[in-house]
Amino acid sequence: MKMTGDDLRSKFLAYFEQRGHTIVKSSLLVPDEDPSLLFTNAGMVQFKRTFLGEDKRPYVRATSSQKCVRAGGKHNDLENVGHTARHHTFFEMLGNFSFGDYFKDQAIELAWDLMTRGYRIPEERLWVSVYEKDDDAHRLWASRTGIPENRIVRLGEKDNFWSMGDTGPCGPCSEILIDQGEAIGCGQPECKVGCDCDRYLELWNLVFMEFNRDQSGSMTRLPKPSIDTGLGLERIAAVVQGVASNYETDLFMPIIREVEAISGHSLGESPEIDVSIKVIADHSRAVAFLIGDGVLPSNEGRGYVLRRILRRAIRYGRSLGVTRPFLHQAAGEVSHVMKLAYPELLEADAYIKNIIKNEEVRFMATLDSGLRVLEDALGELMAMGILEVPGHLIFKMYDTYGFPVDIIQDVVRDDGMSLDMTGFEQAMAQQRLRSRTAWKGSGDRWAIKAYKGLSAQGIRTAFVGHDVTTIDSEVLVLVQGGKAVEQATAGDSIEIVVAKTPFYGEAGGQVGDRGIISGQDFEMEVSDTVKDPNDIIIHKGKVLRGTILPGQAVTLSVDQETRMAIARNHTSTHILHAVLRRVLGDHVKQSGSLVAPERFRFDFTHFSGLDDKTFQEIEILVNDRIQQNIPVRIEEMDAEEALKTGATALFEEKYGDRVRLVTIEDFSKELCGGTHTTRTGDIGLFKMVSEGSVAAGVRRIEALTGKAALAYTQETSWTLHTLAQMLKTKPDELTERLQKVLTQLKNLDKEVAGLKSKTATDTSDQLLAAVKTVNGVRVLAQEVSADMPAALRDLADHLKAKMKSGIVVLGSRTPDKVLLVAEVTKDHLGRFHAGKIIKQVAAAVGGGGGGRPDMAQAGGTKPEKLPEALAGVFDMVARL
RNA sequence: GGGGAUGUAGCUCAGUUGGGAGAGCGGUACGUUCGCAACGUACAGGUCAGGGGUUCAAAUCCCCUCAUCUCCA
Repeated sequence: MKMTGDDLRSKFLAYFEQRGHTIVKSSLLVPDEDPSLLFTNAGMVQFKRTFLGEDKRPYVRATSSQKCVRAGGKHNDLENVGHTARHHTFFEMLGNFSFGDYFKDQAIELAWDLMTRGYRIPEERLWVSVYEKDDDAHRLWASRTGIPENRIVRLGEKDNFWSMGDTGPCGPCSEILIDQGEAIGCGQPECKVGCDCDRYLELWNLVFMEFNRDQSGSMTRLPKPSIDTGLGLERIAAVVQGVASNYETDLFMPIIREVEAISGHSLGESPEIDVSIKVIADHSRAVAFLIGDGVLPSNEGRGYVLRRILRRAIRYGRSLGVTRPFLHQAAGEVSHVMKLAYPELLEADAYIKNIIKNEEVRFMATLDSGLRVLEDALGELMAMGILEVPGHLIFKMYDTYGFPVDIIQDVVRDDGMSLDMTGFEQAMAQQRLRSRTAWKGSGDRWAIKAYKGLSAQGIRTAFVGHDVTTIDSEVLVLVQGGKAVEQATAGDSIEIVVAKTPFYGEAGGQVGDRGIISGQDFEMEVSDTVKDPNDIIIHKGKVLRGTILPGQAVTLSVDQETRMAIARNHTSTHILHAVLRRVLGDHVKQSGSLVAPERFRFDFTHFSGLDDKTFQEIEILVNDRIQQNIPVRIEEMDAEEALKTGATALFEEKYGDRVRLVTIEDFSKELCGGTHTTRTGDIGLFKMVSEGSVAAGVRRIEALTGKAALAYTQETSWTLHTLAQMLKTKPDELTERLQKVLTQLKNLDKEVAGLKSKTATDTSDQLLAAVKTVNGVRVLAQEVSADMPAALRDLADHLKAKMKSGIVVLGSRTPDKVLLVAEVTKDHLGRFHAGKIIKQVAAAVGGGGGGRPDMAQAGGTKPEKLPEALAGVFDMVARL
């Protein structure tokens, strides 16, 4: 029986656990606190700070199986996927790590032992590469493993020297490769280790971190060299299971079978079909895991990469002839394949499918609307007899409408047209250039040296705020303007770190505490409290009086009032979360929150707005729980243990090994480091203020509790009361009354409009008396009273109709402006032009205007000139 | 972070050089009909995304903001 992917993974972890390594859970695909990285793309990502010495962990040896995504950013394998046997957007990296503990010798021994005895890979097929200047490694491989020296190959910096970035830890590395035999690979006689082809396949990379490179590029030896290794699970599975490509392993085959069932095509039919099937299988995995880790399709950043992967898969689906949404189905299979190692994926199955399906439908819409634009443009080209689609058009379709080039190709093929791909590439190159030059790079928000120094010494601030709100401690560091300082005096804005504090540092959506820090002849007002990535709690505020020095004894007191308000809101989010899941369904997941003293915000995944009835139901259910006055139980326990209880853990939260489990009877169980009330009754009152959308598939509820909720209801009821008084009725009859008033108002409006038109008619009858005949043309030029251009126009329309034949020019004055309108009846259109007439009249009142031959409008700024201007109309007509 | 596009009735969208805010579908009422479908007639429904500016006059031109789509990084 061959080892399955699951076997290989658990065997790896067990092997290193038996040898003193702590098994560390895979971190999320979204690296927190690392803006330089789009996705977790290697096993060492979650240990980066540890390697840099900025973080200390309770163990010096670790092992993990890490989910990784490579798509977008520096390592971009996206376009290769499907065409090779090894490239994936999503993969798992097995690794063992030593933080200043064992080094090269043991790393080599362990890796070789697991490969040959654990995984039983024949020694004679294995090769090893080392960095050309790393004699140590060369010697160790030969002496500790017994591999013949002719199968140890020295390679240059490009292949076998590793670094984290331009600066920082780096060192030589060493790879274990397998010779897959002449049948696989390029077949060239000069083929050897280091060749780009697949014959010598890199399996396991061992990185020996032993130097630190500084800004100038010079390298110094690290005091405690470390080990970071990575073994791709899919590769080792292919080797152990004796198949030619990763896709043929048990990690992929069930997904491929599903794709075959969906499309009606099967692997091996033709190279093109193989590529399509493989791309879909690969992308299904990436998509399922990314969404499972909280990424949502969007038009920027991580969400955008996800969208691109999704759409690429959909396009390959179309090339297999599948035009209906299908990807969610393939992704569902991923959850089943991975259920042993990642049970949470199966739990989120419905949610993941829903998101994918949504996006599939959206993409269809994009294609449809793009197709219309494209066909219009193509029609124009054809009309001009042009048979090559210009590059700028292809670019525009792609850039503006997101219309894939290969689909343009499909559309055009039937018309016998070709594509100017050179022009397209040029346009793309220009766009890249523009973007690159505008890129400024991302800043590190926690760059302050003083804090890094503290964490490097393993110092953490002890948070004691769950038990007390006042405590004595001692000042560790004072920071002003981003630099550590030796003292601060009244008026200074400072940041302060102490050994232990009752102040809660902003985390998990809960805002930082406010309060007072005081000492002998010293007082400081804390306006905000934050936490750095290494759990150092930083108090920000202003010195009110006196002087403070590092080392000084201080008393820290959290403001009770705001702390209680925060607790009420935080406990409410947990109740709300549970109620939402009950009312709306299990697909509801928290996707962000803000817990402040004044109010709180709760974002969650859901696809439609809440109707009024549901809105009220939720409010009632939350208040029911509050009135039951249930105790809020908080226990501290191991993370593993807590997750076993089925507690809700959040996507974007980083949990330590010890976590706090917040339980409210049997209906809410969440991992949460925040501060809570002791009983639900402490919340008092819960009131939802609004519900709306923040992004596709994400809704937001804003709510109030306690005093704020009461104040809100008082205010609204007061408003109702006042309104009722104004309408001379009772609040509960307000709706009915207002309805009546509105109907009445509408009727009045109609009546007014009727009267106005009657008045206008009456006026117009009087005005008609002023008609003069000039050269046989009936001309009316009169000042009237109209406050709006539209009213003036209506009157002119009316007069024109009555006159049947002739010219009407009307003017009206407001204190600082003149309104003018001119109309010409149809029978005079050949001779007179309303626009031309109005221009001359308007000029006389200091304005301008224009319009159509039969109707024109104008205005001016000299009201006093209006009579004169109107009088001039008759002369003007006479001259024309 | 940079570029392109879009935002007009409940929905899908027209709107020409700046000069009467429209169509189709949907809705309501009435009519033809035993009834439905269908058709006919009428009506309702709009801060033209929001804010500023230019102009006598802005859905239309300019600037800013927001939202959505899309490409690049």
